[in-house]
Formats: sequence, structure tokens, C-alpha cells
Amino acid sequence: MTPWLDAAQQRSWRALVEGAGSLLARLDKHLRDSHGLTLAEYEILVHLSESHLHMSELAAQVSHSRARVTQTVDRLVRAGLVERSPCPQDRRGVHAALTGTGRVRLEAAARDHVLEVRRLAVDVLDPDELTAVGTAMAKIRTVAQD
Amino acid sequence: MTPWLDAAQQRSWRALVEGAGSLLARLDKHLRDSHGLTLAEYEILVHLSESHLHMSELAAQVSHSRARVTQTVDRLVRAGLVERSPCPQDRRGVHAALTGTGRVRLEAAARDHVLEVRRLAVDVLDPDELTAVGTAMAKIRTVAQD
DNA sequence: CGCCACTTGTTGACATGACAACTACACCGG
DNA sequence: CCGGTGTAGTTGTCATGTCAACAAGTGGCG
Repeated sequence: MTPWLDAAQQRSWRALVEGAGSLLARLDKHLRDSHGLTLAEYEILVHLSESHLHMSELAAQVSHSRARVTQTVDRLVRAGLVERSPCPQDRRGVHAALTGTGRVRLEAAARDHVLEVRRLAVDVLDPDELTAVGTAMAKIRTVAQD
Repeated sequence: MTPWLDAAQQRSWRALVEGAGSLLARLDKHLRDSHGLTLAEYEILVHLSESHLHMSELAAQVSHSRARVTQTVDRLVRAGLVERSPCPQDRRGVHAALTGTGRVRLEAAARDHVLEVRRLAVDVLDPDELTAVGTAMAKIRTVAQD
């Protein structure tokens, strides 16, 4: 009574999982090698570049555990890319913000990262194929996220 | 001189990366919780269920480092799901094969895994959307793989 | 044969992630 | 104001992944 996948679904599915894995692994490796940043660190920096945030908001936005965000931010602080500051309104809270060098490093990394993104995904797909993947993965994200 | 992504590309791209991340995280967690298997372990078992393999071939098929495969197989051997045996033709080589219990455990896990796959991906997409994602991710895989 | 370059699989050191326990603080209802 | 409940962030422990170095074996070529 197991609702197996048919051959075509099987193929699509394996391509999806394996492609997703290879893609993320590649992006991580590229950022490590050329900028000394983890993909996780990079994503945190990106979110901090858009607005200063509390740790919890940050965790929610990147959908990582608070513990993980603590550690990642630790590293970024040690590297001088991020600053922590206590939050006056809620003394439990901690405010995280990019430093000047953090912004510089992020911009450098981002420029290079985009090239890799193009090479690995945007340029390999037709424009409408990309948007199709986008809407499909957005659906998956909402189901897989919570 | 930086070829940035336009707004639509940006959206598609973020959906792709975040969706891919959430998806893999979910699958891993589901397998851990309900079957005590890592996603990496599961994939190894799947490939071994199709044919007995040398460690290197295995590593190539799942696109993990040989070191990683060694460790993963170590765990599977300790759990009694896989057997190692020396290869007569090439005395450097090691042959890995599913045990009886390994096959049983895999089949149980697979049944459940497919349900999760449906829930997270197959059922949330229209059939043609799934195939579109499949072909697109296959392209990405070939570029990101090597 | 004997040497050298390459491959195979493993190992150990280290980085990163998951998870549960903990402290400090906030907030609600009495 | 006080006590209990919940939230924010951190910490420690353990599982897993990465990487470089290694021993053992292969294969070509003098």
C-alpha cells in the first residue's frame, strides 16, 4: 500500500535532491575558499546588511536554531565583521549589526558569490525555467520550513 | 561591472537556495527521528541496494569525499546494515554490500521516506511543475557536480 | 626487475552543526 | 508586589563533515 513514485517522478525527485545538495555544497566551498566565509555566515551577513536585528529575528529569518546563530555570530564577532550590543528595551535581547569592515567584506564576497550563482544556476537555465524553479521551490519552502 | 541579478531573478534565486536548504534539513531530520538514519547514510544504503560497490565508486555516486564515505560506512557496519569485504582483483579496494538486516531497515525507511518526499515536494507541485524542476535541477547538478 | 607516480582507503585534527540544560529577564494574573 | 510561566541568549556535549597526511597497493617504463 505504499504510494511509490513512478519512474518519471523518481527521476525528477533524485535530480532535485542531488542538485540541491551539490548546489549548496558548491556555494559553501566557493565562499570558504575565496572569502573565508561559511554559507551560513554569509547568509547572516546578508540579512544584517538589510537591517540590524535581534538574535532571534535573525534566527527566524535564516531558519536556523538560536544556538546555531549564537555560534555563527560568535565567529563573525571574533573576525570583526559584526558587533553585538545589548538591547535597552529588552535586557534579555542582543542587537547584532554589521561593522564597517563587515560591510566591506560582505560586498566583496557578494560580488564574487553572484558570479558563482550565475555560473551554477542562473546561466544554466532559460529565464522562464528559472522563474518556474523559483515558484516551485517557494512552495516547497513554505511546506518544509515550519 | 558587477552583473547583479534583477529583482525577479533575486526572488527566484533566494527561493531556490532557501527551499533547497529547508528541504534537505527536513528530510534529514525525518530520517533521523523515525529511523535513526542520516540522510547521507540513507543515500549510501540506496546506492548499495542497487549494486555492490567499491568505496570509491560509492563516493562518486553520492558525490561525497572518500573520507566521508569511509566514516559513514563505518557507522553502517557498526549498526550491522552493511558488510565490508576485501576485493580480490585489487587488494587496495574494499567491497561494500548490504546485509539482510540492512535491506530490511532500508525498505522500512524508504517506505516512510517516500511519504515525506510526497508531503514536502511531489504533492505540493503540479505534475508538470515537478518535471520542470527535475530537468532544471538536473542541469544544475551537472554544472555543480564535478 | 626496480623505480616512480598514481590510486585506494583510512586516520587524526579540527570546524561546524544539533540538542538539551541553563541563566537572566519579561510579563501576566493574583 | 509576587510567583509562575514563557522567552532570549548562551553554554556544553556529542555527532558529523572537512582536510591533509598517511600506508598499502597498482601499473607503466627505464
